[in-house]
Amino acid sequence: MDASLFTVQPAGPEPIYRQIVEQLRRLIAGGQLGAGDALPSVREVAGFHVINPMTVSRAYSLAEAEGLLERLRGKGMVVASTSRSSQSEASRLAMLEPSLQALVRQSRELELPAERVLRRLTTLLEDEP
Amino acid sequence: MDASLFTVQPAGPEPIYRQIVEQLRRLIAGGQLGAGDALPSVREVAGFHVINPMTVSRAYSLAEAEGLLERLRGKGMVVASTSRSSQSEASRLAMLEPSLQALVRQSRELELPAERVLRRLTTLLEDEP
Amino acid sequence: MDASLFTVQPAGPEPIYRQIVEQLRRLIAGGQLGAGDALPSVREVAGFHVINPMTVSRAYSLAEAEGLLERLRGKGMVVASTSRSSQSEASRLAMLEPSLQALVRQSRELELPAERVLRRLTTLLEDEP
Amino acid sequence: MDASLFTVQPAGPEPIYRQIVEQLRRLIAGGQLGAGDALPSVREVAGFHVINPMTVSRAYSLAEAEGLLERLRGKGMVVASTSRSSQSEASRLAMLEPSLQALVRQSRELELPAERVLRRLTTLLEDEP
DNA sequence: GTGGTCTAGACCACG
DNA sequence: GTGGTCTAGACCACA
Repeated sequence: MDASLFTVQPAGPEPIYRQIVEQLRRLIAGGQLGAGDALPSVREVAGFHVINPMTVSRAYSLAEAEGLLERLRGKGMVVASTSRSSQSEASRLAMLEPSLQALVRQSRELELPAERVLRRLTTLLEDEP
Repeated sequence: MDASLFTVQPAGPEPIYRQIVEQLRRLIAGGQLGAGDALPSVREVAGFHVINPMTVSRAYSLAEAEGLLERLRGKGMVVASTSRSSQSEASRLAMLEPSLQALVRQSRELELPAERVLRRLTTLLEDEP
Repeated sequence: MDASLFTVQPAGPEPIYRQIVEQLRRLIAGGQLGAGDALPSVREVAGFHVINPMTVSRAYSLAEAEGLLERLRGKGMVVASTSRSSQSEASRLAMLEPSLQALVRQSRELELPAERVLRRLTTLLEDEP
Repeated sequence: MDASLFTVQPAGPEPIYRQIVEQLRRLIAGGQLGAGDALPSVREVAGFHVINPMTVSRAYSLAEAEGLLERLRGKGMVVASTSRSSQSEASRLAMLEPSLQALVRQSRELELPAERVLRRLTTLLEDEP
C-alpha cells in the first residue's frame, strides 16, 4: 500500500482529515482509485505523514459514511463498489468549479489581466506532468 | 460607503473574518482601494451581509494590525497611508500562487487534461468582466 | 437546553455516538425536534451523561454531515431547516422495521408464540405512556 | 449437518461471532437444539455463509465457555448435556425483554402510536410462520 | 459562551 | 495484522 497516496499539509487552514477526504473524492472520481482498490492502512498513513492515527481514521470513517469507501472487517478499507469511479470529464470539471470561481474572484480583486493568469496556470499545469 | 465592497459566504468552511481580510489585501494590492480611502463602517457591512458586527470588527482589527488599515478617530477605518497599494503585476500574481497551485493539484487528482481546465477558466475570466 | 434529551447507555455494544445519532434521527422524524430547534451544547450533554465531550461532538458532526443538524457558528447546533421533520406515520414505521424484524426472528428462535410476545409488548407500550 | 441453521448478516453493525452465539442461546432455550445435538462444522458454516472460519470457531468457543456447547473429541461440537434446553416460556420471554424495551423506546422517539406498532408486528409474526 | 481539531494513549473488536 | 471507541487534555476559531 502506498502511504504517499495522499498529500497532507499539517499547517494550513484546512483540517487534515478533510484534506484526505477531498483527495479521496477526486482520486476516485478521476479513476486513479477504482472500486475494490485497497487503501493504505490507517497506521501506514499516520506513520508516513507523522500525524495521529485517529486523524486518518476520522477521514476514512467520513469517507465511508459518504459511500466512498467500504470497510472489510479485519482487512482494511477499500474503494466502495458503489462509488462512482472514472466519472465523465464534465462531472469532474464540475468538481473543480468552486476552486475555479474562487480563482476568478481573486484575480479580479487583484486586477490581474486574464491573460497573465492563464499564462501562469499553463506553465504550472505543464510542469512535470 | 459601499457595504457591497466585500463578497461574503457565511456558509462555507472559510471563516468570515478571514474572507474579509484577504479581500482587503487583494483590493489594496490591486489598487481598487488606495491609501486614505474610507471603508464602510462595521455596522454597514454587518447589516448588509447579515453577519455579526463583531466578525467585521475583528476583520478590521486584524487588517489594522497587519498595516493595511488605519483607524481615524471619529471617522472610522481608512486604507493606511503605509499600505502598499497598486503593487506590480508580478507581486500580485505571487499572491495568487497558492490558489493556482491548489488548482493544479486538484486538476491532477481529477485527471483532467490541462486544456480542459484552461478552457473553462478562460470562459469564466471573460464572463461579464 | 435539556441535556436529558438523549438516553445514553455507556455499557452496551452500540457506540455512544451512534446511539445519539440514531436518537436524533428518530426524534426529528417524529417531530419532537423541529427545524430550528436548538440542541443542548456538547458540554452540557457530556457533563450530564458523564462522557467525553468529543464523543458528543462526534455524534453532532455526523448528524450534521447527514443533513440532520446545522451549525450556527458560535451559537451551537440546531435542527437543520432541510431536515424532514414530522414525517408520515408510514415512513416512521419504516424506520422501525429493522428492529421489528429482528424481534420476529428472535421470537421464532425462542419458539415463543406470537400472542405471548404481542401481549408483553402491549403492556410495555402502555406503561407510563 | 445443516449449515443454514444460522442466519448471518456479514454487513450490519453486530459482529458475526456474536450473532451466532446469541442465536445458539435462543435456539437452545427454545428447544430447537437439544442436549447432544450435533452442530454443523466450522468449515460448513464458514463455507455456507462465506465468512472466515476463525469467526465461526470463535463463536463456538465462546458458546463452549458459556456452557452451551461441548467439544466431543473427533466428533465436533454438540449441544452440552448441561445446557438448559426447552426453558419455560417465562424465561424465554425474559430473553426477549431487551429487544422489546429497545423497540418501545424507539417507537416513542418516533411518536408512533402503540396500535400502529402492534398491528405491524402482528402481521410480521403471522407471516409464513 | 459555542464547536473544531489534534494528540497521546489505552483498550476493544475482528479476522 | 486491521479499524473502532473512548478518554483526557491542549489549543484554536468563532460570535
